[in-house]
Amino acid sequence: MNPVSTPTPTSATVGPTSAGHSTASTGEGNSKTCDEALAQAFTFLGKRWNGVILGTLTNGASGFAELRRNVTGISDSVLSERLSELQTAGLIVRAVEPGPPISVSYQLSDAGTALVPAMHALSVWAAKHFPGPGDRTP
Amino acid sequence: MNPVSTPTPTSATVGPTSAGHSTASTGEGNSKTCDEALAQAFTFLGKRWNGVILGTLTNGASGFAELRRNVTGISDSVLSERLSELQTAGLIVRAVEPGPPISVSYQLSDAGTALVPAMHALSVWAAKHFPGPGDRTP
DNA sequence: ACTGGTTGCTTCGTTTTTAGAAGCGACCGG
DNA sequence: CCGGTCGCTTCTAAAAACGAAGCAACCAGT
Repeated sequence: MNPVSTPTPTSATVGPTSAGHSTASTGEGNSKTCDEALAQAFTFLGKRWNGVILGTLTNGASGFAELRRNVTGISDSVLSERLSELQTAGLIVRAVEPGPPISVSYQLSDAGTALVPAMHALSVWAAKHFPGPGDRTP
Repeated sequence: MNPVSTPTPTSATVGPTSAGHSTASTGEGNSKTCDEALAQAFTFLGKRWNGVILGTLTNGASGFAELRRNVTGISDSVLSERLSELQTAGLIVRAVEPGPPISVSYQLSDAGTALVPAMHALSVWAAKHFPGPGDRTP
C-alpha cells in the first residue's frame, strides 16, 4: 500500500486506505481493521486537499483559477494534480467550453454529488467539535 | 495554512483544511469556498492515515502493535505520530495499564465516537461507488 | 543463565508528496 | 504594444511519509 504514487484507480495498493491494506483484514475472528469501503473512501479523502476541493465544488461548478482562489492555500501544481486524479476517479467532471475564450469548468460528478451528504455529516460533526478556528474544546 | 506542522489545535493555520483558508471565504457574494467546518474536519481527515486509524478504532480499543497490524501498510513512526496528533486533537484517548506487563490502549474519545456516523456515511458511499477493490466503476 | 518474541515506541536516513515560483500559449481590454 | 486572466506545466525546495534499526521492559522456553 503506497499512497505516495498517484492513486491509480487500477491498483489495489492505492492511498492510505488502499484496498491492499483493507484486504489484510484476515476476515476471520480478529476483525479490527478498518472497513474496506471506508478505507477506499480515504484513498481520496485522506489525500491532502481532495476533501476541501470536493467541499468547495459542492457550491457549484468552478474554473481552475476560481478553485485556486477559493481553495485557499493550495498551489497551482497540486490543484492541477488533484483535479486530474479526482476526474480520473470519477468524482468530478471537467467540461471544456471551446469558443473564445476557451474555458474549463469542474463540477461534481454523480458519484461526487452522492458524497455530499456524508461531507455534510462531517461538517456538522466538526462544527460541533471544533466550535471555532481557535477554539479547541471537543 | 501549513498542515505540515503537527496540527496544533491551537493554531488556525492547520491542515489542508485550515481555518485560515476557510476564513478567506470573503464572506460576501462569491461564497464558493469550502464550508469552514468541513475544512476543519479535513484538518485531520485529509492527513494521511487518520481516517483509517479512526475507522479502525471504531472496532474498539487497540494497542499500538495491534493497530500497527490492523492498519495495514502504516509504518511505526507514522502511526506513532498520528496517534499523538489525534490524541492531542481530542479524537482518541490513550490509556496506560501500568502493572506488568505495561500496556497501552487507544480508543475513540467522545468526539471521535461522534464522528462514527459520518464515517459510516462515507463507508456506505464508497461501497456504492467503489464496488470492489479492483473495480473502478463509480 | 540465555535466547527469542512481543510491546510501545524513538531515531535516522531515504523516498515520496506537497509547496511555491516561474513559465507558456491563448485570449481580452486599454 | 502592455498588462491582466485563464489553464495549466515545469522545476526546485520543503515537508511528509516510508522503512529499517534501535531501545527498555516484559514474558516464555530451553
